Amino acid sequence: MSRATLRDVALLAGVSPKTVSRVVNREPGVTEAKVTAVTAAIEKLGYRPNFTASSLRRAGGRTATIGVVLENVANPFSSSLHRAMEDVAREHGVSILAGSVDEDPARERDLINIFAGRQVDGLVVAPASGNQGYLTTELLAGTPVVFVDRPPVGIQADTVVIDNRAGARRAVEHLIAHGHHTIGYLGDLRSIATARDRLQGYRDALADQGIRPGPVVEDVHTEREAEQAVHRMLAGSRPPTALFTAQNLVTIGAIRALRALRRQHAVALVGFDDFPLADLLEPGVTVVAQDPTAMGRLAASLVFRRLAGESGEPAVHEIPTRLIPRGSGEIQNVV
Amino acid sequence: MSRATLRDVALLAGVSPKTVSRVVNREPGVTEAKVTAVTAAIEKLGYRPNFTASSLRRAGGRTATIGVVLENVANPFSSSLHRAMEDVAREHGVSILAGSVDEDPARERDLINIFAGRQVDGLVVAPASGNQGYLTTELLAGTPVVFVDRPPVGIQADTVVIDNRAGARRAVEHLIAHGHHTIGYLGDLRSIATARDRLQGYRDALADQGIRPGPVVEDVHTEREAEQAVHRMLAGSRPPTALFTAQNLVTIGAIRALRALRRQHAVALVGFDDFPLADLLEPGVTVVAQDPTAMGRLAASLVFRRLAGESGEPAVHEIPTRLIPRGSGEIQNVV
DNA sequence: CTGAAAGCGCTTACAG
DNA sequence: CTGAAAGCGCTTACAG
Repeated sequence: MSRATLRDVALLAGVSPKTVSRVVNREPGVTEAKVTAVTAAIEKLGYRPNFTASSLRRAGGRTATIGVVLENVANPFSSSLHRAMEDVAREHGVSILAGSVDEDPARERDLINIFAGRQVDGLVVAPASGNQGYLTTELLAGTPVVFVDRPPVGIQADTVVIDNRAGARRAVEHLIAHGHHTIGYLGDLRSIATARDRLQGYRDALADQGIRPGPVVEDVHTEREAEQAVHRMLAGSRPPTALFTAQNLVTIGAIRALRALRRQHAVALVGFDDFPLADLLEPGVTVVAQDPTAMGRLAASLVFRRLAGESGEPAVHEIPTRLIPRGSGEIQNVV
Repeated sequence: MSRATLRDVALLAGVSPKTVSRVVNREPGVTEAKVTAVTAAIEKLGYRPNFTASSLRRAGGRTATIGVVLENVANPFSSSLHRAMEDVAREHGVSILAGSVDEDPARERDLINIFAGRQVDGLVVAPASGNQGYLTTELLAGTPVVFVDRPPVGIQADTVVIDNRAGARRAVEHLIAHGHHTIGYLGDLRSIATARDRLQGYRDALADQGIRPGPVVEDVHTEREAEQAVHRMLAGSRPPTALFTAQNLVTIGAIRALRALRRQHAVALVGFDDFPLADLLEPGVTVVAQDPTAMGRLAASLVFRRLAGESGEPAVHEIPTRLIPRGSGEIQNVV
């Protein structure tokens, strides 16, 4: 009923536990007769080695598991990161423990404690807001920690981010180039570093051209809030002719609002973050795209490089963004 | 440098390992003075209990981890399942090891072996095609296994599926009700059980009304293939006035083809599986929607019920589908 | 080529 | 209230 152990196999095969261990780990130098006997016993008992127990004793004590802390495993950005890391991990024979933080710093800390308690060999963390200084313990204990999507606060570690400020600037320059002078900004929670950077990029682009900032709404976190914010913005005293929506869900909410007002072909829009089917909407949605696959692969690779013994100062890696024109961002301002 | 152990804490606090264990596990009956000393030592050394080691010895030997084998953690359906299971698991203090199979039976088996080797307390598997009989070992060893999305082959176990045949039938009846008599079918690999069921539902609906089946194309697995198949179908000798696309990516590929031909407002379409932004396309895409959140929650719950000792025969649970009219499925056939 | 002893970090089952 | 001994399932470090 209960699971067979290495000892059970040894007893049945009439050999010592150590010999079973040799067969299981394909160590050379075991008589063919014993290999056969052990193999038969393993088969008969349905024996599966307890990897957890072996890693407890094995030199190095690696568990061949890394912990991945994401915003939400179900959102397209997080899940693309996740998949990219899985592919890299798999090349190294490593499994992934994943969890969702939902922007909750306490949850982030809980997850990391849980993963650390399970002796993960490394961690990749897309941090919520707040401070990640508590991870110093891990780093000192030699567990590689890599941050992805957002830089950590209160700790120095390898980090993979995009250049949010430059990407946002690029988006707004694109709108300016199409004749817009009143460009509205809608962005995520100001507690999020990337949201602050994107707002800064928006301001940079306008300041550069001596253009006065348009209406700015921060702390927009859901589709619904974005929709309402756009309704208010367009009904306001200085309605923008173009919008820069600094996050995925915000972009979609804004599109819903423009649709409801039948202004989707009149008000230009560039969104930050690509999303599925953006090209199938009418107009197609112009975005500044991140490359979550590249980010995930690099983040996981950095963990493995550190595990392979690479030393040196932690570095911040910036993955470039790409502006993808699809229609909505190329709507000209008619004066 | 290296991680402190329970023994290190005991030494520093001047107590026995057992006492440290008591404090860590909040067992009652330890002098306050010793609790203080141990707590201080834990703090000083940055000690974190090795949960893996404790589960090795602990009665029951549970690892508070379940393994989740999905088609692809990055696809919206899989990742919604994943998130729903995470939420249930979290209520039980359990973490999730997740992996992607990509329709590869060998990969499925590998993943399950890896998870079993890590002593997961239970498994949720969205099986690839092929046979899952090899899981009998797990079941016999007392590890709960629950299948989700697709029924297993070669083994009896708790299963959570939708009624694919009824859902497909519903979709096609909807098209018939809008006057269509030539309804094309495009479906996924015939090696996939759900794809076969959906084709059967399509046939049921037509047979019921004495309508001759329209053009049928199976083994369409990618967006690109779907796009090409629709082009061929509409250029064929018996062009359909409506399409039933039996899977997510197939639906999207079909929409691309209709767009390219400017027939999206002329040819009716109902898709199986909902997808993000389906309501924002023009026309909105009518779908038969599954409820991955309900499926994931139920699947995870079944694992925990078994872990809690629930016995009884394994059961197949069918989650109902829902037809969501959004425009594309309500295009009337003009005769 | 093979195995007996010790130990990974922790908990169980006792004894005091 | 506290701790010494044994053991979870495996591997290391030896010895033969």
